[in-house]
Amino acid sequence: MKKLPLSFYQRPDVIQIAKDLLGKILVTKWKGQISSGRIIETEAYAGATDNASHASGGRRTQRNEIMYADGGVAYVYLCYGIHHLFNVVTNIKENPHAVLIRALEPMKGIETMLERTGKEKLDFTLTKGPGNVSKALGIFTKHSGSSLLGKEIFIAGDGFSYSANEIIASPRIGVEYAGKDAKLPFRFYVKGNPFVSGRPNK
DNA sequence: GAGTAGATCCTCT
DNA sequence: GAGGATCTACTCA
Repeated sequence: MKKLPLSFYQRPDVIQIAKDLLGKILVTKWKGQISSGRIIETEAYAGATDNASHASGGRRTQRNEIMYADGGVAYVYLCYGIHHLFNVVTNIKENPHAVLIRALEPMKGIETMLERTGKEKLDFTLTKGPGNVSKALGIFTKHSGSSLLGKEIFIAGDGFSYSANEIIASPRIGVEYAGKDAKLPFRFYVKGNPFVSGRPNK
């Protein structure tokens, strides 16, 4: 298993990166507790030209400042006061592209994830949906800006990848307010995987 | 099984 | 002061 290099994140095509992230492994390691999962669902946010993005129209605030940094760091923020959403910042400085990690297939540290989420046994809701992903992995807003090549949090590949016909593109979720951009097929997921979020899972 | 409403708090205007 | 890159439970058919 090898960490993805900075060159993976700093490519200009956020759509391609979102697709390439499917099948990769997201790992967190705090206080000696390792938990990891294979990424099976992502969404691309294409910076200033994307109405659904926090950086739409070149908006720049304290919260989304991280999106303008060089690719290869985490952007974490709280939504609806409840859910922590974990994003991967891509592209280079001043280009606020990001990929939202929406769902994982649990691999290591499942017991730790169950403990964090207050569940007793493994079920499909453990890492289904962006709010649950960060909860299961123990990711909070204070981790925003962390390097994805660091010791505590990183993304790695183990040689596994999905073939093109296993990957489905669809409109994003929860962005109806973004007008026509809400219909862009910027969400990518693995066909038939029970951990894919949203309903229905076609 | 499908659709809808409520929770809940940080961030920006 | 208002709204949001969501989730869950509850209702109704």
